[in-house]
Amino acid sequence: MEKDLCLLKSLIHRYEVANFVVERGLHVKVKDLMPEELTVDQFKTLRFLRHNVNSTASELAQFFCVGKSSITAIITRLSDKGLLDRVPDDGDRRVIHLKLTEEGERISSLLEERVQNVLADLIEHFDEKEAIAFIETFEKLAKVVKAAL
Amino acid sequence: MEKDLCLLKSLIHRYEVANFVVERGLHVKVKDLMPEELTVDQFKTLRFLRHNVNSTASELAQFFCVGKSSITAIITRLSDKGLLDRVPDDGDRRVIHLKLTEEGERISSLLEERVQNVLADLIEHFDEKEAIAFIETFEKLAKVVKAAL
DNA sequence: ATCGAATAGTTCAACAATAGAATTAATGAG
DNA sequence: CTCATTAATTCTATTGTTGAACTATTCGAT
Repeated sequence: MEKDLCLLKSLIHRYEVANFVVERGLHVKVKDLMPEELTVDQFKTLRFLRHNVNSTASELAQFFCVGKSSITAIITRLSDKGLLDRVPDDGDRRVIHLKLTEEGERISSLLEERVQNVLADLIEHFDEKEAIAFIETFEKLAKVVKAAL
Repeated sequence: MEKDLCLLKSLIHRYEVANFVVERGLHVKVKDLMPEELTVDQFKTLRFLRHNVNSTASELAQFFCVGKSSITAIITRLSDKGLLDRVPDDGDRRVIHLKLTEEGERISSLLEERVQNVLADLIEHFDEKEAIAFIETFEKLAKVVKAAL
């Protein structure tokens, strides 16, 4: 009991430390990849829209766990930059679909590739077996986290 | 070659997805634990100062990978709330040490415990062996990320 | 010992992200 | 038809962030 509790606390602390370093470090590395005119959050929005065609502001808000007014702000900035268009739905005139422009597609896919290259460089420090085991546990964790929301 | 590249890309994609869910989900869960008057970033600053007594603004800036003016802003807010004090160094009058007040200590340790409880609930979904293997790889990753900055 | 470079911290202006309340417009259920 | 609901926007305020300019202090090379 005593020992288990101690182990648990130790694991939690180690997780907190490692998580902080990875999160902060990756954020900085991704930020360095961004062109002058794009923030990391804006890139993540473009990336989501590239892989979820015809999404709406509400879907983005749910995915990113923020209020809809945040999404309005961010898509307005992206629209002003000419990276996406607001396309009204034919059936329900309340809903607005978000569609990347050609330039939005281009820049998003370019940046996605760059980010993947950064991650590839990191993953190559691990042997295949360890990487797979890690990601499998990570996915379980993601599932547990999602369920706990 | 072809197969390895494909595996790598698949692993990267799985990592990106899982990482997003975990990061966003944990942020929301931690935010829910915060009292009215404290943001998550402010809590993280208090937590750092509790475990790194006598730190300075420069050390905080380096740790959080942000500019010093961001740190000035955040510690001014925490100081205004009475959660920390600026204590000038005796030797070098340029440096200001940051010291939690009693209330800062109290609230930080309280919140730290709550956050750890959230993490404990998550970790208990995994058997000991898997959790340890996961965290060991995670720490390796943190080391690689840190080295790549 | 002094003068210029470097360092620690702050200030200021600008911008991005966010929350939350109020608003508009359209849909849907009784 | 009316009223509640839904999708999106607007507006205000706050927080975090950057980068440049600034103050005060210390350090180092001559």
